[in-house]
Amino acid sequence: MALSEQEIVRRDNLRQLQELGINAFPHELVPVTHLTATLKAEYKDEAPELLKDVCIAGRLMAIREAGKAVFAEVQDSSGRLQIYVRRDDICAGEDKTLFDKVLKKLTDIGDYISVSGYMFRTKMGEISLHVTSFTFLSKALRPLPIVKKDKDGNIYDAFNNPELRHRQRYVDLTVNAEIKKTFLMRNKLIRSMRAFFDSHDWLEVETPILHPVHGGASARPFSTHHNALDMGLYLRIANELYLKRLIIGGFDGVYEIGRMFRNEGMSYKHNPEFTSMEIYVAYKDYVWMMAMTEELLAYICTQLHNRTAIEIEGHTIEFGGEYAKMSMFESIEKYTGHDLTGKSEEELRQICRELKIGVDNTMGVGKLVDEIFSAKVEKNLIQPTFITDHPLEMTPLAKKHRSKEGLVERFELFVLGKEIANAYTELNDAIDQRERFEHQLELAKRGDDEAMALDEDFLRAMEYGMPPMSGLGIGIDRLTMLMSNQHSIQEVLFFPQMRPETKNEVTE
RNA sequence: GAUCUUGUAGCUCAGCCGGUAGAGCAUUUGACUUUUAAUCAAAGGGUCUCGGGUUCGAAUCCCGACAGGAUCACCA
Repeated sequence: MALSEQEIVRRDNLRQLQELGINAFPHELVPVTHLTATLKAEYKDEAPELLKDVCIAGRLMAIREAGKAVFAEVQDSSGRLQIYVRRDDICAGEDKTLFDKVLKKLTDIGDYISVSGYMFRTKMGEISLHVTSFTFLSKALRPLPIVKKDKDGNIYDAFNNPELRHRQRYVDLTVNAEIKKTFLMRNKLIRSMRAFFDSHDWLEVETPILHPVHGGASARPFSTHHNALDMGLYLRIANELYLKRLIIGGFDGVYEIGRMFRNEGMSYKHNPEFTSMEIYVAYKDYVWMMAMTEELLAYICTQLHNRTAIEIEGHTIEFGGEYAKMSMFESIEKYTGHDLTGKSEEELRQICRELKIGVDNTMGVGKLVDEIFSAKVEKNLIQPTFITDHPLEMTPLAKKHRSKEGLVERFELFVLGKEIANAYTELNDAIDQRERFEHQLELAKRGDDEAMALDEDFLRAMEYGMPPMSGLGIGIDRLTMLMSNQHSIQEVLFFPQMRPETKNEVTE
């Protein structure tokens, strides 16, 4: 791959540095005393002497030359600070090489440097570091995109090509300071969720990612192979069946925040690997779980936004208090006028045709109801709403409803038309569970390629006795999108999955 | 997987009624010891994603491939 003019210049600058005896990649510890944000916060005009002998390190992100002085900006993890370098300050004697050559010619934007000196405020009012010495820390061989911002906050030449931003997230993070906030918020969301669960003494656990049987969800898995065992394995599509085994083993509450893998299409809301949180608590039912979910989301939202509500897409979403509750059939009746209670498969198919919803022959009762719900109801559920009591057929791991024939005790939480959480009163009758799995096998024979596989060991575990319990799953990426007002899942993943680059950009 | 759409300099974009490329920033050279989208003067930089086709001639029109985005399908 031929080097661009700017890459050649930078390599040549590196060579010249080395010829001057300057190590462009030194080993020594950098005596950093402050973050730039700390310096700005602690600087006081009336007592500037409190901040002398300070040292910062970071990337050089802007240079403004003014003859025998240079203004530049150094960016560290906390932000940017202007530095002011006067030739006579760093080159006291006759030899002006350090200023004229090393700083002005051989140091490029993107290079890492450390500078020390004292803090002051410029004529223009900017808190700055007056440099008395500077050290080269690392040479950048490629030019960074230069994003400029004026004093009104207008951005010029933004680095905004999504392909480049996602493929080269390191560049994105370097030049687009604000995107870091989303990832910090994601981290805070997970930490606050963990803190909430830990405060209830529920145990965080880790379960296998390599599964001999793919179960716990309806999705197509990735396949892999273990050489020594010479056996096929799947990357997990869900961890539900393992977490339940742990409750069977005697824990009161277990949760796992981890990566799931589904071999399906990609879109602005689907990545092949995504992070889910699943929690199971013994002796609880789905009614209890609804209340717990309300508390959890109110807590998380408060941790992130200092209030229980968020503003998004022109709506104020309120996570405090009790959420609206509707059974799935009630919601369908509300938005389509059709009462599906007791309807046969053929009748449902007819309703789908009336509503102009595409159906095919592999779809059973559960799937047909789900199609109607997805097409007609979901998008209307803006404020947090629990949709409860789904058809038995589409939910093979949930307990039959205590009073409603043909339904299970399940809820899904919808916010802004999107599913955020999914929970059941878990099925703990092993005989019923076996029948449900067998029904899934029939669906699979009919051509439903997402039907669940039968897990013999899971049935065996349940046959030893499983306490009543409720389980909840939350998509962390989706929740982060909601909480951070991001439209695309790629904006909440550091490294979203991309097709391979065709240009041999990476190979040198 | 389907539909629509985009791909031009390191980055952001113009050029697209066909006549072999432009701007701003970045880069190079020079000036400037308080600048901040620094400024001023000058210069260099492109296999116009790739492959075909139409044409005397293609960045531009047509077909295909590759990659991205949006929407849909599926799901979390």
